Amino acid sequence: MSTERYNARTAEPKWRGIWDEKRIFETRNDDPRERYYVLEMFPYPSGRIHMGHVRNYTMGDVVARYKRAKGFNVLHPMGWDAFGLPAENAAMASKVHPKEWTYKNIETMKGQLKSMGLSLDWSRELATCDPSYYRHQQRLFVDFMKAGLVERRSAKVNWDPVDQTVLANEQVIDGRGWRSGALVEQRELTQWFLKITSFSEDLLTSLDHLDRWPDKVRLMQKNWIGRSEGLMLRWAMAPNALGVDELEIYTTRPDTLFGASFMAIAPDHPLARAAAEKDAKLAAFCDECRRMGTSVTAVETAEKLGYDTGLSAVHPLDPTWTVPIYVANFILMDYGTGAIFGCPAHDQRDFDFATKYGLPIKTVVRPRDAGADYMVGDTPFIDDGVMVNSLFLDGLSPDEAFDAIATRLEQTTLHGKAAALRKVNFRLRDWLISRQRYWGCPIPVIHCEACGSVPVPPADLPVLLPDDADFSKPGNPLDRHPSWKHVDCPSCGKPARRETDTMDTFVDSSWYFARFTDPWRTDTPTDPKVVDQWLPVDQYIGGIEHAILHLLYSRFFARAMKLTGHGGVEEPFRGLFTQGMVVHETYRSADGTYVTPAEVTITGEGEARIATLKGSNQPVEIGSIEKMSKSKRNVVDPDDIIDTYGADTARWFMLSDSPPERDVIWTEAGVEGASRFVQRVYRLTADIVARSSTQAVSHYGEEATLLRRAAHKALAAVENDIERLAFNRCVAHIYTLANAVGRTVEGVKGDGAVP
RNA sequence: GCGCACGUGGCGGAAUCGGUAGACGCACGAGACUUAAAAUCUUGCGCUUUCGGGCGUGCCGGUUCGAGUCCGGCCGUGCGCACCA
Repeated sequence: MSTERYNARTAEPKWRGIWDEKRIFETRNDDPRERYYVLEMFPYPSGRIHMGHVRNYTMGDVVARYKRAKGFNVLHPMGWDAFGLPAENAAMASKVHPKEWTYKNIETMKGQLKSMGLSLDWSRELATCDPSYYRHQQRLFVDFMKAGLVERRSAKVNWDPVDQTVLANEQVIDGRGWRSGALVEQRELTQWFLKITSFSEDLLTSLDHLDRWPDKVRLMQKNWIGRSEGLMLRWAMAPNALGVDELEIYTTRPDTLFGASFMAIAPDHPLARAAAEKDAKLAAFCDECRRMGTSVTAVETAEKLGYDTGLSAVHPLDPTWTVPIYVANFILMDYGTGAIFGCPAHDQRDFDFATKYGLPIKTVVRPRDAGADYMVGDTPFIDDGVMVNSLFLDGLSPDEAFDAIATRLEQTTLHGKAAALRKVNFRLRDWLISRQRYWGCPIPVIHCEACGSVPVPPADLPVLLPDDADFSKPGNPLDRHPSWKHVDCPSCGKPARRETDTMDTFVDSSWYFARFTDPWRTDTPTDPKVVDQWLPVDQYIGGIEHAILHLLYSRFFARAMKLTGHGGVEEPFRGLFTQGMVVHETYRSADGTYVTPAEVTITGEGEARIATLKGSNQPVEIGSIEKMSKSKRNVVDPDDIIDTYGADTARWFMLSDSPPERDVIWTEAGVEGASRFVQRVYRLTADIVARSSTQAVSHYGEEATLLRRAAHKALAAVENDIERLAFNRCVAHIYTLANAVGRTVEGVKGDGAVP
C-alpha cells in the first residue's frame, strides 16, 4: 500500500504547462476528422468566477474531452460577454474606465479558468467589447438594415429608472428590470428595433425539430411567441358626429359573436383619441389610464375600468342590433387592433366588466351535460360545449362554429369589402435594442436632416467608442460628449448627428458562437463556409435563465444572418442543456448582517448543528439554502477550493450526486468526500503500477478476469451516461469500479500472489 | 388564475422499456491498525418483527400476472406566464 499522497499543487500546474506547450487543445478548421462543437455560455467578466461557472465549464469540459477521446475534431472555445452596465456603474462609483475595469477582470478570470484545467482553445478567445469583434457586429447591423430587419420607430417602451435606459420585453420580469430590479415605467420613445417578429411563425414551428432541447425551454419559447388564430372583423359604426364609419377588432372567439354585449377599445386607440377631443371627461379618463399604465405592476393589479363613449357599433350579422363602445383600461393598443368585442358569458374579463357596468350577459355556449335551459350564473363558462341562442350555429361545437361563422363573415361585405379576414396573431414583439448607455456596441447610423437615418458605410466601420467619456453624472455619456456625435452625413456630406444609443448586450451574445468558427477574420464577420462546417453547436450548456432571452435572440440572429449571407444555418444550437444552480446555506450574525461560509465554524450534526463566528463564540443563525450570491454572501470562492484541494477535486464534486439539471448544494463535507476519492484513485493506481512492475501478475488469472469485467462494465455504463449528460451516474459507475479494483488489490495483498 | 415539472431512507440521489425498490456517495454505528489521534482498511445501516415474515416510493382509487414507473382525483413544493381578446 502506497502512503504517498497525490499533490495537486504540483501535478496540476505541471500538466497544464505541458498542455499549453503542446497546444493540444487548439482546433484546426482544416482537420479532416468529423467535427464536434461544444460550447458553454460565455461569462460576463464581473470580477471573479463563481461556482456556477465551475459547474458549467466542468460539464462542457467532460463532453469536450470525451468527444476528443472518441476521435472527433472538437471545437471548445471561450470568450467574454464583455459589454454591460456593471462596468459603467463601476466607472461611476470608483472612477475606473469601463474598458480598464473589464480587461482587468478578464485577466483575473482567465487565470481562474486556466487553473481549472479546462480543455479550451484559447487561441480563439474573443471579447465582445473589442473593436475587432464589435466592428463586425456593426456590419451585421448595417446588413440587417438593408434587408429590412431593422426599424426605428416611436413606441411605448419599458424604461428602467435606475439603470436609466430602456429594456426589451424579455428583460422585464414581474414588472421590474432584470438587472436593477427597479419598477419599470412605460414611456413613448423613438427607438431601434430588430424585427424578430418577421420570423414568428418559423421560430415557433422550428421548435418541434429541436428534439435535443429540454421540453421546458421549448414550451417557454412557445408560450412567449404566443401564436393565436383568430379573425379580423370590421363592425359598422352607428352614425356619429366623428364621421367614423367602422371599427376593426381582433377575436379568437368569433363563435361567441351572438353573445356580444359591448365593444372595448384601448385608451390610445385612434377612435378613443378622436372621441376624447369632443369629450373632456373621456380625455381625463384616458389620461388617467395612461398614468396608471406607467408601472407594469399597477396594470396587473388595477381594477377594470371603462368609459361609455356614447358611440355604438352594429352587429355584423344583425343590422337591428347595436352594442355600446367603451374605452377600457385593460385593452392593449399593441395587440391585435387595440379593440375587442366583449362576450361576458364566456370570458372572465368581459364578465367582470359587464357585471360592473350592468351590461347584458347572454349565454351562447352550454356545457355538454347541461340542459337546454342552461344559463351562465356567477362565473362565465369558458370550456368546450354546445352552441345555443346563436341561429345557424346552434348545436355545433365552438370549434365548428368558429369555422362556420368565419366563412359566413368572409362572405359578408361591409363598405364593399369582406367584413372579416382570418388572421394569425403573435404575442411576440419586436426586439428593442437601443440602450442609452456608453459601454455597448455603438449603433452605426448617422441622422441627417435631408437623408434621414443613414447606415455608416462598411468602409467606415468600426464606429469606435470614444475613450474620453464623462461618467461623473447619470445619463448617456455618448450623448453629452462634446464632439463624438457631430459628423458629416455619409450620403450628402452635410453636418449630421451620430446615433448615440448603443446596442443591447444580448446582441453581442447572439452570434459569438458563429464568430468562434473563424475569429481571425478581418474583412467580414464570418466565412459562411466555415460557419456551416461547425454550426449548429452540437452541445450548448448554460443556465435556464436564458430560456427565452439569449436563446430566442440567437435563433433570430441565425435566421437573419442566413438572410444576409453570413451563414446558412437557421438553428444555432442542436443540443441544449440547462444546468442547475449552485446553492449554499446562508448565515447571519447577531446584528442581522450576512456572513460568508469562510467566516463560520459549524459544530454538531443534523438538528443540533450550531454555527459560530470563526475565532469567537458569537452565535450565527443558519438560514435557508439559496443560490450563491454576493448579496447573501453565501459564496465559496473557487480559488480557495482549487488551492486547497486541486481542480480535480472541485470538478469531481461538482459532477457528483446531484443530477446536472438540478440545483447542487455545496457542502464542505461533500468536497472532503471528493478529495478522499481523488487520493484513493491515486493510491490504487500506484499500487497497481508497483505490483505490475515487481510481480508477474498473470493476465489470465481469476483476478485479471474479474477486473477486466468490472472495467468493461464501467466503461460501457459511463459512455452511455456521458452521452445523456448524466454525470452524477458516471461518477457512481466509477466509484463502483474503484470498489472492485480496491477489493481485488486488497484481496491479493495478503500473500502477494495471484490466487 | 393559466401552463409545466417534481414528491423515493437521516441527507444527495439510483432504478434507461411496467419486472429483485434504495445502486453510488454523504452522515452515522461497530471493528482493525495506532501510545493516541488523523488518515486508511473491514463491516453494518428503509421501517418493523414472535426472526417465519409483515410493511414501505406524498394521499385516495384504477389498469395489470406484476406499478416508484401507466391512468383518474386530491395534497404539497418548485418554475414559467399572467389583462394577449
